[in-house]
Amino acid sequence: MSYHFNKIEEKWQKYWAKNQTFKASNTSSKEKFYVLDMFPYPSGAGLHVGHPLGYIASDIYARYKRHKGFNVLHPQGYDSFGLPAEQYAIQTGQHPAVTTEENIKRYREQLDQIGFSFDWSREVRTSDPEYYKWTQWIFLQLFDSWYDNIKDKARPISELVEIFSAEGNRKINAACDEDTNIFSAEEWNDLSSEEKQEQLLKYRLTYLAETEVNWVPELGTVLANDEIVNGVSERGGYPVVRKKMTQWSMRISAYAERLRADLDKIDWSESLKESQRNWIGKSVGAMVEFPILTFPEGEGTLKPKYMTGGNNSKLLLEKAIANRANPTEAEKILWEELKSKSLGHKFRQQHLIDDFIVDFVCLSKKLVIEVDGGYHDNQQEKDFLRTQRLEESGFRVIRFSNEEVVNKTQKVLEKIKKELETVIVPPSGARGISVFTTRPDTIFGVTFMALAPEHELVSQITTPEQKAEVEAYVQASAKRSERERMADVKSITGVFTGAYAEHPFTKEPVPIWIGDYVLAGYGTGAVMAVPCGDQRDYDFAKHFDIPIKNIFQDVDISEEAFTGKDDAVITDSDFLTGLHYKEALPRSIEELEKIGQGKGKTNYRLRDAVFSRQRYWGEPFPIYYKNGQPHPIPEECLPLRLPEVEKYLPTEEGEPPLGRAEKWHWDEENKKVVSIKEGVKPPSGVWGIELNTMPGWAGSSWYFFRYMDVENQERFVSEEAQKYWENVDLYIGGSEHATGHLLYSRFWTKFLYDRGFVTVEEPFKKLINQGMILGQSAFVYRLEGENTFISKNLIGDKSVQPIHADVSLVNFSDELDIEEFKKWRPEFKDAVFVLDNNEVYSSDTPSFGGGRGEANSSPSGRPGGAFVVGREVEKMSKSKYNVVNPDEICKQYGADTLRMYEMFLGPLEQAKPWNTAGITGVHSFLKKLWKLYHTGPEGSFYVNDSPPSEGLGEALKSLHKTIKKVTEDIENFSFNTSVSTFMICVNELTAQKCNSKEILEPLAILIAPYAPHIAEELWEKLGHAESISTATYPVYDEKYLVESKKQYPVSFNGKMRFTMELPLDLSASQIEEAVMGDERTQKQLEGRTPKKVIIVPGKIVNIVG
RNA sequence: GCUCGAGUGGCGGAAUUGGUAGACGCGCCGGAUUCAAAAUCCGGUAUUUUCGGAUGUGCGGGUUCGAUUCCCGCCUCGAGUACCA
Repeated sequence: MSYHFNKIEEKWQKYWAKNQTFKASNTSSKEKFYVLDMFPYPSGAGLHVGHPLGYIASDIYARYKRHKGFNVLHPQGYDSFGLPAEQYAIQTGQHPAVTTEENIKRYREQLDQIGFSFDWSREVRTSDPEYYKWTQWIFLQLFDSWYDNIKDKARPISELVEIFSAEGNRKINAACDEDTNIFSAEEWNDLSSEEKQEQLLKYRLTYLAETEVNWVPELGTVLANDEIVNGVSERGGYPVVRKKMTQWSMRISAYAERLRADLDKIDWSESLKESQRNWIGKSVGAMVEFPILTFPEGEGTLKPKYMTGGNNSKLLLEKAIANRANPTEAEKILWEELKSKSLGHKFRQQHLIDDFIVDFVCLSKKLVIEVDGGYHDNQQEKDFLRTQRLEESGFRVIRFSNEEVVNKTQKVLEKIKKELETVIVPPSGARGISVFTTRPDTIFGVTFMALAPEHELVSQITTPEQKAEVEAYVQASAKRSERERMADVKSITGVFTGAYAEHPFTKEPVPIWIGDYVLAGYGTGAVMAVPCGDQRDYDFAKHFDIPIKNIFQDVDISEEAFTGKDDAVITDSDFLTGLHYKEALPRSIEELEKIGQGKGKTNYRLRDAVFSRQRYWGEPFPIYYKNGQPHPIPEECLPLRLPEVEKYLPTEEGEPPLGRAEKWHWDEENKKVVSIKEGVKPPSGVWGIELNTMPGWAGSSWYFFRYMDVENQERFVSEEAQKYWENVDLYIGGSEHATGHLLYSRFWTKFLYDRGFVTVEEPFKKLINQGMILGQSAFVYRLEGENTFISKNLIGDKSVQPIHADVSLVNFSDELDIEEFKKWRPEFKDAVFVLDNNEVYSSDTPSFGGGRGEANSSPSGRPGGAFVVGREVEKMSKSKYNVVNPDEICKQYGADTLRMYEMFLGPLEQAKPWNTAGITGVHSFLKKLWKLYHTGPEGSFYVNDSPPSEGLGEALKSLHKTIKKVTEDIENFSFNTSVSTFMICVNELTAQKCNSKEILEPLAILIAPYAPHIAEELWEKLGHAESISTATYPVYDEKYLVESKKQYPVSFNGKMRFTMELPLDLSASQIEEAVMGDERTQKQLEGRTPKKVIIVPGKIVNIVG
């Protein structure tokens, strides 16, 4: 009986489905193990042989773990929201749900054919309302949370509200918008509920913000940074432009440090961790504040002065002077104290800042002290406004009442003193330029400042003389797309603003330039340029003839900047002179803090993630807008189902496709979606629902939790189920998700952990990236300008045009089936083909041709030569006609062969080319395996049931060697080598004519994870009623491998010359005696006496002569 | 540019607490079987050679009795990232 793989595979696939063999239980006394694949997006193209590679590896591991007694969760599902289905819908009007359903069906058929041990009862689809209900729910939890930097975790927004109403936000250290103001409890409590919402939105972990986004006009949507590749969209390759839009964002930046630090806790490949680290981009340095100097017209002298706004400054100044002469009692007392410098800082009284006269100010510390009952208006809201404006200008404001000052003077002074000690670097405001630098130690090398063209200060500081030039430059660089800017890294452009900043230490003026080498999106969008220590600054300075100051000791910078740190000694830098980088760095920060113009700071490259997409086929946001403010749709109303639309394009007004949905308003009172006809004003209490949808990564950022408890109606996953399955033990998938899915999933998991919804901080304990399987494209060569094709070996130095030929038209010997090729490309039906023996084949040649790429095709039986194609390894893709379909392979060789061959190709993590020709080796191995169990008459099944271990020495050795190696291989994910091991084992057992059940039964289990169908069939024939997946994995026993002899390699000066069989129990000296006594040794030595003989018993003998 | 990874027969690849380089498979060559082919089975297959041997894991050095494996310096290829201050 021969090996009918098709019949066997169909039989067992049905059996597994019917018996739910791989259904995992959430209540088991067994230890759990969770093996997960990255779920596929069901595209219309179906699977090619590259797709299942990771699935096969994880399936082998899952099956192995079941044999090892684990309760294994091995689910599969579909990431079924996405752009291609929507694009197809736009073109055809076909509802994305329909095409998605069709594609899923096809995927499922293809997956089923390969014999995976998935628990399909737990299937998830991200586009299923029962699933995205919980995606929306998680969104609402994010909306309902803020990030506390002190406790370093996300907390409910209600706790923030409590703090605000008790003590304002002064003491809060939270991840929030940059334009968040400081307010007191009174100020907070006086806000209207809408104003409160506005403030809270600045703290929520998902928030609305006007952001500069990557807009793709062709797709009519925005994309996240990780969806942009080389300045064009990852899908479709469309150009990307920058555009300001109000979008939902995820405050992932709050988690930057934890996402970075916790990489140390997980077992991922170093390269993947590295790309996440790079993406997060931590840099440690300092913020430095450079005050802006202006040069009042007509004045030649250098006179630093804070800019003042408004035309009434002269009037105000007079008023201030008048005020000074008429202090209140409290002011008088306080001024006496402040004037004396007992606090160590200089204060001014009745000082003009912008349009305000403040009571007292310490300019160097940027601290304003206000005393109630002064000459300014005393209304509370005006105070609030004043505070706000002053804070915008970088000042801190503290207030005291008259009574406090008069009666508790010491307490007031203490408070002022404390306030002076705290260092606050003001945000980049009208007063100065904040820069971030990793090298504050080089601050004395600053010779200019550079701002990004988009920097908000540009228009404010530019002098009239420079205005035209600056504006032209800003406009020109705004026009340049991201791609152009990237492509054009080399050319140096910039323009001088005419303005100067003041060096924090030397107090010298530093010219302020604009240059597009400074990125608006990183740091503060401004840099302190140190040409001697930074190559870009150096190039810029050289190009514009800006002086370069060298502050490095004994370093030549005439050719390029000195960017080294380790051997940098600072010179010519005041208090830093003579210090090494390591000492200079902390010292410089210390000094900056002392003068209140700098502060140590860690910066991250990771930006908040834009979460809105102007698409139809995605999760709707559970948000409606009431008076312009976003409000959550109540949890109990979820899911908020995607409405029907007529067209999937944006509306004429440029609104997302959901703008076309008639039924897309929220009735607040009745808590339901209601229909409002276009152009009709909604009645009161009915509000518009968010028109954007969520991005593709929303649903995939938490699906691994849903598998644990897929039917749960009450929660996204029950506490018990999550506690039992914890997180994914083994995750296998492509490395292309390094900075997208894998980062977002970690972010959401940490968030869910913070809020107590799950018990784990990381989603994936171990992660393996499978390498890409590449295609072997086939090329035919057409003579330039002629309709003649020539066989590859005739090319020589002829000029030819290579044309892709479909790989299915080529046989294993790289010969093309010419007739089929002509059918496939009718435009070549009259072409002439010159074969490798120079014979000419044209349409009137009697019928012949190469094979059809089938294993049993024959190149003979036809006249003359063959037409040979060229081969090249390329990415497998439809457009290159090099796609190999797994269905075909399954049909022709079987799923077990496909599974083993994919593993046999090479190391899992490595990219490797697919070559169908090689599959015969694995296929004939399975045939040999089958034969091993079918040694009865006419190939019938036969195993010998004789008493254990009788005369099985060699067979037991083969078996246990295999157990040992294969077990190690699976644990190390070295699946390719275990296939070799099986081949060796079967070859040995065949040679031994082994047909003992004692050997063949465990062998079937060993092979079951790799080739489950044939293993099940053999298992059944061996007399078992239950699936082989319930069988216990064989245990390796050392005793069968104990050897008594060893073929010792005998080396001379490290080169192996011959081997010698010696008993293993010999001592080193006995071995030496035996080796020296051998005539081959004497021959090698040619009479010399060896200087030294190295003996490693059980390993080698090396004779040094 | 930076970061990570990799260079071994005609091809995919194997071997690293340093110890017989090229396992296993493909391909190729020869043989058996066959009218013939497919399938199957057996043998061979790194290079070179004066048949003793010599050489050989990208290149050049080093450590060692011994290096594909460890160290230093290069070269090439692949992946990721990119004016990150």
